[in-house]
Amino acid sequence: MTIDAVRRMPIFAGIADTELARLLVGGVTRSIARGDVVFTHGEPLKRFYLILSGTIQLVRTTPNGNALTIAILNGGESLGDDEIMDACRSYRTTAKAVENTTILEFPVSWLKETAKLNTDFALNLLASLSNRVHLAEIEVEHQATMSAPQLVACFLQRICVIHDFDPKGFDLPYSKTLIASRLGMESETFSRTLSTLKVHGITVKGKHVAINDVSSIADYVCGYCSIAGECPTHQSIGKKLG
Amino acid sequence: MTIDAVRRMPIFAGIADTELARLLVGGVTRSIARGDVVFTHGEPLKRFYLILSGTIQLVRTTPNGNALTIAILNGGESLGDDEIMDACRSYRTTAKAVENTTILEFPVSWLKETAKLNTDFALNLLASLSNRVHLAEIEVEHQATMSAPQLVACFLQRICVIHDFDPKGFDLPYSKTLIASRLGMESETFSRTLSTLKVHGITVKGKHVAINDVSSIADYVCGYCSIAGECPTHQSIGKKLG
DNA sequence: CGACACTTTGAAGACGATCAACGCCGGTGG
DNA sequence: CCACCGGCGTTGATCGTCTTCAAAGTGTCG
Repeated sequence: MTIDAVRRMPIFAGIADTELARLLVGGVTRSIARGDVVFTHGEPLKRFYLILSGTIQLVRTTPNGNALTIAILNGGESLGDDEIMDACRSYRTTAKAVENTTILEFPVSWLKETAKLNTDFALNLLASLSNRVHLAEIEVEHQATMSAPQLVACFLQRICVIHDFDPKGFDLPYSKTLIASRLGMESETFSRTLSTLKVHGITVKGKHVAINDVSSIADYVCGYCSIAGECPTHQSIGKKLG
Repeated sequence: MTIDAVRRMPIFAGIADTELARLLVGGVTRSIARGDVVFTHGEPLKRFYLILSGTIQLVRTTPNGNALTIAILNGGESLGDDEIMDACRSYRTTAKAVENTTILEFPVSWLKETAKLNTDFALNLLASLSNRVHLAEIEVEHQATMSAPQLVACFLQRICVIHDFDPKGFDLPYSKTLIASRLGMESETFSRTLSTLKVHGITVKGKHVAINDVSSIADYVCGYCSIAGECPTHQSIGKKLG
């Protein structure tokens, strides 16, 4: 909400407070109600956003009516920054609020100007985009090579790390429908998969999840782990489970 | 081969020839034999490359021995630029020469310094990465929502546009095994799929492909097309087929 | 000519999507 | 206060698609 939350965002790393304060005057705070749409896929690109609080879902809709959730973004993440430098001048996804959300809105020119004038900011943006390419590549690898149980187990472990949950007992932060869409599977498949994970030490009852054992799902390993030390998720989950 | 080929690369767009010449003195030309590996997944990141001629395959290998081809790169494309700004200090894929290839090799520091000192270059890099995120998102969408025939038809149309082939008759630029790996499917599935495409106006015999009709595969539409005007591939293929 | 990688084809099986039905809960309106 | 509705989640049965295993055919390069 305050400048503090913004300062912790990776794209502002290493930028002096005075400079940051000067940059942020261009931003307008907006409240988005649950279910409302921030921008629509194909719409001309006009604004760039920082999420202050809440959750935003990025969706791509295919001609056949198939909807796929590309990302679920929380406070501290940015929206539209990856599209703004691209040649195509329209949003590549639809951004919809999963819950009541507050965002900071900037005109596109702000981002372009800032990147042009502030080298640190441009380098932060480069690092952020680079990381996003990495995650997208891993996403492709997951979709192509992992089974539904593997995808779900990987997802559960990841949210533990991201949200700093205790793996031995936590609640799902999103609806099961949303998670299924994020993992590119039908909600029926997701539901059935949760049952099968019991055998592997992951118990789910309602929204409550308990991960008791990761060793028994050793073969359910995400693409990050294909190289030792590459995977922050499994390093952290390993520590947490002791 | 010459500076001319390099000048046409998108990341050097708008950079003066004198400046470009100055930049390129840091580069060393290397020849890579067919099958040789430029760098390996997980290896510490030391160099960045420009492909002058030939073809490079980026591969990710999963623990189960499953290999997935992330990208097939040709002359004029760059290698390792998306990894270089990322927090992880190692290559995210293995780069292998599909055929005899010549590359221009730079130390990582060169790219970082250049991005820091030359704003135009940094912005080009941003645009390039942004575009790559876009392509990766579409890749995920394809994998999640399209059937094998759709993926193959989409791929065939795309290489027509990229390589400026005549859709009514051209040869596959890569082996069928490589294409199958690029599309995330088994070579058996790819082979079978080619037969089924005959019904939709696409004939494949050996390496030779003929696309006679796109209207009959109207429902085989790639994710680019979910929004009118978004898809360069199908706009171009439409023009070429008249 | 022979080794070897690439390609094709067949048959079986696994997996996820789809269609359908039902239970559950929160909200709305009579 | 209760009845109704709609969104969500679960479960069952079926179907189509892709993978897997197996074998044979094709091509190329030494």
